[in-house]
Amino acid sequence: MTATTDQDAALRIAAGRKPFVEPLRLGERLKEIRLAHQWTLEDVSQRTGLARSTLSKIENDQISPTFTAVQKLINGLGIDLPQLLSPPRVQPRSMGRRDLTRRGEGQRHPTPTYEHELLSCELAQKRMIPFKTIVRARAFDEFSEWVRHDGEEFLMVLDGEILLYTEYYEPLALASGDSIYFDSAMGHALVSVSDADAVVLSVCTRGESST
Amino acid sequence: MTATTDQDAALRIAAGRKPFVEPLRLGERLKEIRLAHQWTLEDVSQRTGLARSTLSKIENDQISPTFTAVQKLINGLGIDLPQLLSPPRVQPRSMGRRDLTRRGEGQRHPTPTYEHELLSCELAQKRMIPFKTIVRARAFDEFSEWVRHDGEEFLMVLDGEILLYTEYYEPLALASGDSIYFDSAMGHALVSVSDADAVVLSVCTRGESST
DNA sequence: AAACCTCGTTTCCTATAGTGAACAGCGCAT
DNA sequence: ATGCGCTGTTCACTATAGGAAACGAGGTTT
Repeated sequence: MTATTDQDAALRIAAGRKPFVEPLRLGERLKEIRLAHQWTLEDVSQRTGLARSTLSKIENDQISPTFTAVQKLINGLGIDLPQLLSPPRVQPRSMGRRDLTRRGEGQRHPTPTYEHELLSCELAQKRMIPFKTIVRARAFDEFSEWVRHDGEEFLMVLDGEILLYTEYYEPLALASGDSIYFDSAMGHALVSVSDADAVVLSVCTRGESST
Repeated sequence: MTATTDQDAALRIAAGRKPFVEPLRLGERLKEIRLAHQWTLEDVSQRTGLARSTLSKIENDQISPTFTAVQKLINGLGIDLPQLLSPPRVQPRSMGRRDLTRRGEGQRHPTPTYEHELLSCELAQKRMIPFKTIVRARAFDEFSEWVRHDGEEFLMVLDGEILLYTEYYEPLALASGDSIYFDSAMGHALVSVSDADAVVLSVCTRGESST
């Protein structure tokens, strides 16, 4: 209950986190998009209202654009932000791909309440997002708000026992081996109730963008 | 300046693009998150490395943060960018469905080589098909032909050890906790190699081109 | 080959984002 | 009350992003 405890825990987690966002080759990505459309800097300038020089500097990582600048970009280029940030690796070929993840070798992605391990992150352009999660949260009020995202989610408890809070239902106890499928636009949150932190496997659908 | 803006607008309209993107109340959103966690500006400052004053101004929309600042925010707060940008996100359509399956209570569906247990079969119209499988096969030649279906498949070994045969790759040994994601149009087949029959959890995508 | 073009980069200069310090407001303990 | 600690805001200054114009490298025309 004491906010300090939660705060301290969260701080520790935050401090130990790796910088998983930092590369963010925004300039590189912008250049890719521009060249893919065969646009010149002047074209993009006209579309976005940003100066040629500014665009050049952004592409060469000489400056870090303002958020308003980013908005002008996504506006003028007719793309959305995830598209601007998403890794460039595109593979139109959708036959025979595969992506192995050995136990514990996924890409870790900690948050104060969960410790995610993304499971097949080598593969872009996939329609499901699988990840294993250690549920660190112990009480519902550790969540500032509902977790919520488009699409559907399948979840199986691998270890321990959890309580699944959902926006429209009573909390549901799930033990090892139990599974559930739900619309993930409905707010949801997990807390561990077993002695050890529970481990769950989740698979989310990826929203198909309409462009 | 206004000339460029008008020109830009005209270009966008001519190109058939949507008008402006949402106002993007980033400051408001940040304040929501901060207060929801019961953090003070100082707390957030420590987490993100940004000055109190800067955070205050961002919250009150007095400045437009630099992209590096946004990165520090999402890093320090342990959230990702979509979460920072999409505050309200109300339910668009079918949502709130859920389908619970207790351990061992799925719909069984035996074959000579596999013993499937369909996991969330109450729910129609879902985009993923999850099922648990006991791999009875012990040798590859027990399969008359490749298993093959449209879409993609995610698979995690829950128990035992298997060999995954695929059309275009060498057989792959997978032990408990290992997982793999692959295009399921590529022929595939599982055999148990552990003493006990292995158990795997699979999730397949459902074909999207159905009318 | 010189005189354009057009593209991307670079050079100023200004506008503004980011910072530390000072400030005012509030609760709490002497 | 007075003082202390902590909050969020505002000020003054520095750092840096954004814009207009100059530059320099290729290409095309004469």
